[in-house]
Order: sequence, then C-alpha cells, then structure tokens
Amino acid sequence: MFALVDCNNFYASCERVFNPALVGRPVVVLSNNDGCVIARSEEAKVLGIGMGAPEFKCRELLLRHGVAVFSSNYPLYGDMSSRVMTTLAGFAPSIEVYSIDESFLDLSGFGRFDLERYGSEIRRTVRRHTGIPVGVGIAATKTLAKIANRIAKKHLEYDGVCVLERDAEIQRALKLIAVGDIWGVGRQWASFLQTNGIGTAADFAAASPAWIRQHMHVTGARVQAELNGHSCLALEAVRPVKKSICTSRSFGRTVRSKEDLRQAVATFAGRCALKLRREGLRTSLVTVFAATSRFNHESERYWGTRTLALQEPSQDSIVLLNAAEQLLDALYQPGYEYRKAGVLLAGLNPADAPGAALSLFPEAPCTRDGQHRKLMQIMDAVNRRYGHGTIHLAAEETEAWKPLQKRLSPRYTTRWSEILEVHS
DNA sequence: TCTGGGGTCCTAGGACCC
DNA sequence: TCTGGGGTCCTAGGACCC
Repeated sequence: MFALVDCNNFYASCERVFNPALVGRPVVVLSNNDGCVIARSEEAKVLGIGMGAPEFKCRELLLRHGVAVFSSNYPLYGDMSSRVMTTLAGFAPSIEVYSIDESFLDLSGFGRFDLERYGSEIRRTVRRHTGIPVGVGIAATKTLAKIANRIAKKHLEYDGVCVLERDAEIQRALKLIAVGDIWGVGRQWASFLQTNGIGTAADFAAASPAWIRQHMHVTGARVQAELNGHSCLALEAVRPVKKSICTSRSFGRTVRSKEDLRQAVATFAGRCALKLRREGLRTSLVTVFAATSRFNHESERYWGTRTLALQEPSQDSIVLLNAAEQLLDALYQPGYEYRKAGVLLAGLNPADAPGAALSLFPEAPCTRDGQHRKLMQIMDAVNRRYGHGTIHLAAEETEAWKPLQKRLSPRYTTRWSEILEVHS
C-alpha cells in the first residue's frame, strides 16, 4: 500500500502559520513578479478566483473581498516543506518526496494496521509539528492513492483521510472522479477521452486496453493498469540525478539594451552553476534564451535561443558566465522589448566520474575548472554561512531586471532578522 | 500597464554502427 | 535477378507533473 500525503493549499497555509489573523480570511499567493495566482485558501476558491488567474484580471475581486495577497516567499515555503517531510519520514520505512507539498509513503507490510487511524495520526502529527494541514490518501497503487487523497480533501465526511482498499470502495471512488482529474491525464488527453465517451475514471479503467495502448502509448496504459490495482509506478526513495538544470525569470520591467540583458543572463548562469555544484554535476551543453512577451503582437515577438557545447565539462561560474555571454551576443536582436530570459544546462554528468577531467585538447583556453575550483568552493562556503549573494561575480547584477515582489512576507524561519515578533 | 518557473518521459524519424 | 537483421544515439515535438 502507498499513502499520498499532500499539504492543503500549501503556500497559503504557510503564510497562515505565522499570521493567525489570516485564519478564516481568503488568502492568495502570487507567482514570481506578482503575475498570477498560484495558491488559494478555501475561502479564496469559493470567491471564484481561478488557479493561474492573472492578478490584474482579478484585482477588483481581490480588493472587494479583502483578500490577503502575498508575493511568493520560496525560502519560507522550502523550509516549511522540509519540516513537513521530516515529520512524514517518521511514519514509514521509505518515503518519496514527490514535490514541495506532497510525498508518497511506503506502507507495504502495514496490512495489520488500521490504516484509517494511521492516516489520522499522520495528519494530527504534521499539524502539531508544523501548523500545516494535510490530506492523506491510501491505496494499492500511486494513482489510486492520488484519487483517495483527492476524495479525502473534497468530501468533508472523510475528515482528511481516505483509504481505498476493497473493490466496491474503489469502484465507487472511480465513478466520482472525472477523467481529467486522474494523475497523468492532462488537458489534451482529457478532451480526447471525453470525445470518445470516456468521462470518468471508472470508464477509463474499463476501456479496451488495446485501444488505450494505441492512442495513449505506454504512458496511458500504465495509468489504466494503476487504476485497476496493478502497481506500475514504484516508490522512488532516492531522487534520480537531474538531467537538466534551468534558471529563468520574467523581468520586473521591459529590458531593451544588451547590457541589461547581460546582467540578467549572468545572474542566471551563476545560479545554474551553484545548482550544479550542489548536485555534484558538471555540464557540457549551455543554452541561453531571451524572449519578448508572448502576449505581444506577432510583429513584436522574438524568441532567441543559442546553444554551445563546452570543450570540457564544467561547474565553474566563470566558465559558464563566459559561455552565456557569448551566446547572448549571438542571439541578441536590438529593437525588441525583452521580458524574459534564461539559462539551461544539459549534458550533465557527475563531477567525480572517472575520466571526467580528461579533455581531447587539454591546452584549450577555457580549461579553467581546475584553477577555479578552490575559488568556487570558497565562494559557496561564504555564501552558505553568511547568506546567499554575500559574494558574487561582478557581472551578476539584478539592478536592471529585478522581479517585482511587492507583498513579500518575512522569511520567518530562515533569517534571524525576520523572525516573528510578538508585542504585548 | 499587467500573464510563473522548473522539470520528466515518450515517440518518431534520421543518421549511424556492425 | 537480387538488396538483412539488429541495434544505438540524437533531436524535435508533444504530452504530462507540481
């Protein structure tokens, strides 16, 4: 058996933990740049504020109902997430942290337990340790556990815990779930299935396997098997090694000059290099892209992208910044209003792989990883100790393009200077 | 005026190998 | 006259996830 534990309205709940005056009030959290609504409390959902709705389109609604609006505060959410996951890890021999707000727990061998009571115990404990409300779904496959979790949240009589174990229970549950709400079925497939008369998870489970295999490939076939109780998706307790690393942002304002764009791209390259070193990887393929708003008129739209293969794999900020700068030179077109840019690293390999340091042309001018290794280590150590950004390369500047974050809450749990104060 | 960021997997087709 | 069988790697595009 698997349990899926999912935090309710996670970002909104994090804001509430340190601000109890928000309990009972509608709360929303916005994406980077305060662009879209990406988390809503139950009260905000009831008001009809859609997931992903642009803030400027629902501003009036937000004001009228006195909705508490926050910029996203990832240091806070990331730290709260690790507290929740640490608590969950105590409830199962093995756990897969699936996303910032949900985990699968391995409950194989828990058959002698009262699973409903165990689920309630998990909920109570997470709430007590972190202040975050969670829902628990338990079933024989991950996909069914997802469905159980959904039912636990949507139907109040379950009190946040739903166990799908007996056939009759499973069949009843599958009839409640629209095909588009199945894990692994997105918008395209949902509309395709609906036009073919498959409207619920029960219909999908009962459809012809050959037909599903033909139109939805192995991915769809696996979803169907999982709905029928055959587990195809194993618990991944060890996070797989990353295959690509990307840092990209929309800008807080329009950027026109190459110089301003260069600052942004340098910053993203530096972030990527840091992520690489944290993961213990090196990259051999660097891509830079810069783009105008996709909402621009077609004649004012531009999506420039260039890729460069490094002569030798690297995790060095200086090497990556140089590569990114070259690529920007090649793709930059004057006259456009740039709104977004990013750096993408691929061709990742472990930094300690045997032979990783060998190069066909070891005398090549960009062979500097060895020289800079110590410098990178020191830079990372200082930044770990004194806070991100304490030391950075001069080219990394946020002046020109800084994202908007007008309604940021304090980093209550990760900065001494922002710790919660209580006045009497 | 204003619209997020970061990933994965699968398939098909082309180029190549012995 | 006739033209195999089995495979890998790479890329683009499409689907999906949170």
